[in-house]
Amino acid sequence: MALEHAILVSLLEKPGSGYELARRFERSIGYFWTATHQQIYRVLKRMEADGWVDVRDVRQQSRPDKKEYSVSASGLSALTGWLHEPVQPESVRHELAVKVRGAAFGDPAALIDEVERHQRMHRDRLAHYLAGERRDFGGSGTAGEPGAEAFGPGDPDAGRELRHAVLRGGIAYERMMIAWLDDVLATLHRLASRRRTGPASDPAS
Amino acid sequence: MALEHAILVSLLEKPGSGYELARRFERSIGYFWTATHQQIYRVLKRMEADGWVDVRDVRQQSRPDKKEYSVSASGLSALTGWLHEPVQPESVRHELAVKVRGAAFGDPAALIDEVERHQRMHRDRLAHYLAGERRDFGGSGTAGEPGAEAFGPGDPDAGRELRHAVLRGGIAYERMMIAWLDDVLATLHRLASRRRTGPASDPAS
DNA sequence: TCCTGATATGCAACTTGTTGCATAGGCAAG
DNA sequence: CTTGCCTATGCAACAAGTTGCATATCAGGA
Repeated sequence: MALEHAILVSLLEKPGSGYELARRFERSIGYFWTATHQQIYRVLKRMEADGWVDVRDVRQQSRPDKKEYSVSASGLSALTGWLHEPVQPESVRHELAVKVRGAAFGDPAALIDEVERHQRMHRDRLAHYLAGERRDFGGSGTAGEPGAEAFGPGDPDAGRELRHAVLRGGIAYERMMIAWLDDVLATLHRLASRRRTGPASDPAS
Repeated sequence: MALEHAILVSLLEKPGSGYELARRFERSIGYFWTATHQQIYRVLKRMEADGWVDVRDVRQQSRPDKKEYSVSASGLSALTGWLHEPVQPESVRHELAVKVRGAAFGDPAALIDEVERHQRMHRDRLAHYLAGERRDFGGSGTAGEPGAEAFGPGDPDAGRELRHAVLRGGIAYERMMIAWLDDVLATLHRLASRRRTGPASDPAS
């Protein structure tokens, strides 16, 4: 399992409660690893039982109390150990690709709206990434950046640079998807117009 | 669930047994949707109970008998219905990205081998895709292509073009990953050398 | 004859992930 | 003062996916 490790990374970057973790999983971390709050609370319990994290009750005014989790020494060694283990060929799940192939047995034109919807989503996410990049890594020098306060061992800039590298990956991924969905849309439009004019005629090619 | 629908698409492209499906999920379909044979057998049972597929016992010589599954009318309508439903924002699971971020809390150099191993895998897969593209879609005209025999409704070329569009997506994805992993490797090497010379000195920038 | 390997199907136990619901404190608007 | 919203935590039931094992046919080689 890697949810434990994703939580360890997030808590090392900054300690927080299950609720805060759940919100991070809707934003930064969630762009390459998703989890619901139920999952997070359950896994945090297990991690606490395993001694990977320490808990601290925090009284708050104007909002309910919370439990703040932070990574213990044994949690850190679990993470560094995991870094040395090979990851298996990560299982892919591209539902839209299944649909595109399935469109051959239905109406290809019916998929156009859906593909456009996905493309809009990827455009939005790309814009969000680029804004984050400008904010956190833009310009020159080491400007203030959230989530970089609580670094433990190693180069304090390493976290910053590695987060930037991951973000560049997200940006590259969104750009690739937007371009591919353009390609898919062109194919669907071509098939739709060919269907209207009759399956035998294909004046373009 | 989408495994049912991935199986429907595969069986519509060509009827086959659970075992044959399992092998397809290690190859073509498996590149955007993974499943083990246990999962496939279990889901085929359910699909049979739901009347989505028809079964036929096939006697074979020089190998054990098999059950050949094919999509029923109700299975086809289930697929076309699914095509109209919106897919939700597909959950992402990029374990390597978690590791890259986690490398800030361990030794960044330790990840280099792992990243190179992944990059080799992506290079191999890209080569495999490109070979498949040349074989099935290369040159001009409509050359013979496996898996395109049993098309039902619609343009018989639609399946071919849509499979090509999905394959182009796979190619774009692998190229993007290879380039990004180059980027990650450069970052890791930079951090590793900075670490050797001391965290304070950074002669390059 | 026994062993290996490919084909072929499947069960059982377990881990993960999802969905729906429940609870509770405090704030602000109506 | 009730209703809705955000914070905060959690259970229970279910669905999906993984791991390990079991079985059987048939071919070819040791």
